[in-house]
Parts: sequence; C-alpha cells; structure tokens
Amino acid sequence: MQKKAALETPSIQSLGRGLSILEAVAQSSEPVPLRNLTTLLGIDRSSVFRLANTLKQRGFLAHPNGRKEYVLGPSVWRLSRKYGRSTLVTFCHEHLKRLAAKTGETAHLAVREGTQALFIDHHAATDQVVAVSGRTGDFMPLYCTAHGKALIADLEVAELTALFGDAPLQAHTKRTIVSIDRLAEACALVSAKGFATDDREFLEEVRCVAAPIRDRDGAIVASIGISAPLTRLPKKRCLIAARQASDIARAISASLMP
Amino acid sequence: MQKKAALETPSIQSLGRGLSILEAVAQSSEPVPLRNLTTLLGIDRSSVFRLANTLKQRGFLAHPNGRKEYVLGPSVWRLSRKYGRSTLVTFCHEHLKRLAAKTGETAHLAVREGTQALFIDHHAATDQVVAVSGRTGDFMPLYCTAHGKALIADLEVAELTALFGDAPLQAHTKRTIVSIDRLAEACALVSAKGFATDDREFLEEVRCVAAPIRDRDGAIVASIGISAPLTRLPKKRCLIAARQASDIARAISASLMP
DNA sequence: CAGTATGTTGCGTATTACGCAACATATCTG
DNA sequence: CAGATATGTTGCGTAATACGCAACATACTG
Repeated sequence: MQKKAALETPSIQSLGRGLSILEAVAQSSEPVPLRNLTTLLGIDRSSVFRLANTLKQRGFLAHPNGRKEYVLGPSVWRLSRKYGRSTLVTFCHEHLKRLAAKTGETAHLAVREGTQALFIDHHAATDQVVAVSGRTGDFMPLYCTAHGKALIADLEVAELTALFGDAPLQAHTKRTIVSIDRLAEACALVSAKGFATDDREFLEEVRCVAAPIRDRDGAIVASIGISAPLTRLPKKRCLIAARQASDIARAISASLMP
Repeated sequence: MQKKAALETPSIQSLGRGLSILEAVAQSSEPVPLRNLTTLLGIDRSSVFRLANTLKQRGFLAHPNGRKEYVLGPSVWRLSRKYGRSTLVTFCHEHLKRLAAKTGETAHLAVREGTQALFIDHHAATDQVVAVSGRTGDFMPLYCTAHGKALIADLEVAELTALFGDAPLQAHTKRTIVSIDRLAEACALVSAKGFATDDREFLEEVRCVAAPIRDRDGAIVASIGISAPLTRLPKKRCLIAARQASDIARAISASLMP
C-alpha cells in the first residue's frame, strides 16, 4: 500500500503496477521484453508476467508478429479514439466561454490533423452585431491561421518541410506566408511569445490570435483563440486579446497535468 | 481469480477491474458517476471508488471542471499518441513486405488525418526498374487516391459533406471525382467490394488499389495497398492485386482483435 | 552439447483488496 | 425549509488474492 501523503486515499497497488507497465511500453520506441518490465517494477518476474498477460488478454498489450516482447495493443487505440475530441471539449468548454466573454469575440478550440487545423468547439461572440461565425467541424490550413500556427509553433525548418513538402505554400491573401523559411521564423516567434497571430493571412477581413495548449511533456495538443473582424481588432487590442488567450491556454495546460 | 479456461493463465483481478472501468468511461458519451461504475463491477462502492481514484491519481481518469463524474484523463492521451504510428507500423510491416512481394509493386500503409491520408510505412517494389517510389511521411487527398478512398469507405453523403465542405473537390487529373455525390457512390462501392481503386484520379501515370483495415468494432483504422505505373496494372491485374490487398487487410484486421 | 537467460505455470501463504460501517456532502421531496 | 435519501469518501479488520519460490518450457550462446 503506497501512501504518498497521510491525507491522500491510498491507491490499489496491482492496478498501479499494471498502469506502470502500460506507460513503460508506451514510452518505448521498441517492443519491450518481460525482463525490462521486471526490472522496472522490482518484483518477481512471475508476477510481472501475470500483470502483463492480463493487459494482453484485454488487448491493452500485444505481441507483434508472434514475438515475445510487448507493444501497446488495440484496446488502447479504441480508448484513444473515444478520448480525443469529446473529452478535450468537455475540459475546455468553460474556458472557451470565459475567453469569449473576456474578449467579446468568437472563441475557437482547435486540434491538428495532418496539415490542417480542425476546429472542435467554439463559443460565439456575445453582444456583437457582426461577428466571425462558429466554425466547429471545419478544417483550416495550419500555416496561415493563428490557431494553426499555434499548433505548429514548435516545428523548425526540417519538420515544416517534412510536413508541407518543398513547394511554396498556397497563398490565400496577399499577406499569406508562402515560404517555409518565413513560416519557421513565425513559428519561433509564437514559441517565444506564447501566442500566434493571423493578420489577414487567411481571410482579408479577419484577424485572429491563438495560444498553444501544452500537456505535461510540453507537447502542443490543441490551441485556443479568437477571431474578429479586422476593424475591431487593432494592434493594441490584438495584443491584449493574445495575452488573455495565452493566460487561458496556460490554465488549461495546468489542468492537463495529473 | 477469474479462470476463463483451465489452460489459460488467470488474470490479475484488480487490474482487470481497473481496465473495465477505463473501458466503460471510454464508451460513455457523458461523464460517468461512481454509481454507474459500481453497478458495472458489482462490488462494494468503496472498492470501486479506490480503483477509480487510482486511475485518477495516475491521470487515466479525470473529473471535468471539478465535478464528481469521471471522464478519460490526459494519460490516455499520452498513451495513444505513442500508440498510433509506431505500433501499427510494427504490426503491419511484415504484411506490407508480403503484399509487395506478392504483387511485385510498392506497397503503402496509410492512416487518415483530417481530409488527408498519411502514408506511415511502405515496402518498395522488388525487381522493378521503374516503380512508384516510397512516399512514407507524405499527405495525399483522401478523395482521389485508393488508400484515401479505402479510409473513408464507410462515409455517406452527409458525412462526406461535413468532411470536405459544400464546394466541388479540387481536380488533380481529368479523371478526378469532384462531386460529393459521385464520391459517396464510389465509397459505397469500396465498402461493398472490400477494396478501392484509383484509376489515374490523382496522378496521370499511376494506378493504385487499396483495402481498408478494420478493428474489432468494424471501424476503419488504416488502409493498405499498392501503387504502380499505369502500364503495369491493366484492369485484370488490377483486380488480382485488389484481392491480394484485401486478403492481407483482412489478416491484419484479424490480428487487431484480442 | 551444456549452461544460461527468459518466459510460463503450480502452489502455499503473506499481503493486499475487499466489504462493512461511519462520516461527509449533495440532492430530492413534501 | 427540514428531513430523508443518494452518493462520494475514509477507517478498519479479515477474507481473498497477488505474490514469491520453485519447477518446467523454450530460446540463445559459446
């Protein structure tokens, strides 16, 4: 019985050990032999085998191509497919509402799919006659939208080339960044400042700001931001909104760390 | 100790119960209260609480916005991000090699990312002077490649419209399907036959065939197929290769069912 | 081939997970 | 609103399970 602190509910040891096995196999780039798991848990290998075998029977671990080492199994996949969207939306919706309320503009939550950003939730602007509409379910290019640039903020030239290819990027407006080198500079700026902007790079009449949401490892898992008509988001207000988005992204990031 | 069969290694009961909790929460479209989990496991609620709390402490479950119900937590996300590519590649690589050997053409494994297919592994054609090159890491449109069409085979008009929007699809060749209605017909055909073809719809000189890989629930999780120069893949050989791809896809699908 | 490493199974018992009861908090009903 | 009920959380003793040991099976190495 592992007591972390006197006031905390003790955990179920066997379940914890099973989860440690799962995490170790997930961390490994190679299939993991039982011996490594035995070293990890520090208990007798027969016990480790029974834990790992339970995970395998339930499809959380698998033996690839009849070998003896373990990799993650299809049950993890089924789990993750349910996880991706609805749970993140559940977590972030209150934050989206707060961002929309604070800025008075339409706020969106986006995740990355391939070379595109997918809007998975939004909260519409309140008290505005003219506003950017909700685009939940829509795909946008990563490279010329604030939400997209926030999602790829950590990528450098080689990674951006791998993602988008060698050819120039398609221009959507006169202001669209079309070269990988310029995009890499923009991404580095996003990384440094903690927020991204889109100054008429995708739509002529629209300015956006967005900030990356990071998980415990520092990986960017989503982005949150606002879009507004150009006239309502002058440079100074843009900066204020960017800071607000950035603060809220950080709060969400904190809630993703167990 | 739950003995399914006399010759099978017994599983660790507490770990199994924890996994059952995880699966139940993943299956639910709503946050799950402890009471429902208690009903599911059929044991005392204090024990269920301790199992669920262990999962929560480890980040596999979470309480959204301070509520008492459970949803999947960020550790599941971390697990799944490691799972997606490398494990599927590990499972499928031998099958890819076999498909390339059987057909004599370059074989690819693809997954869906948004509106695109991503090639995540390939095995190059052997004994060919001119062959389609390996495209691992490249994104392709879903709607005009065999691998892509195999990935969206189960989608109907409404889902395809949601995915691609209302506007006509961009033509890559004279033969590209550019209307959602025609694409839906093509997808229905893929679903019925068990394989997809690309007859110069993306590249003028290339024909492809591909088949969907399904998991236990019947969901399409990847596609596997070959690409060859037009001259080497006449209609009759196309059909043979399609059957070969389909057979191998089915074998992979079977290995994804614990 | 013999020795060693690694994976798997059987068995007895030490340890842990369980159930019960009490307490805390939230919700519902008249 | 007060009282009853439902639901979540904690403490404790013990029944049941998970553990370690040993044996067996399989694979690898010199």
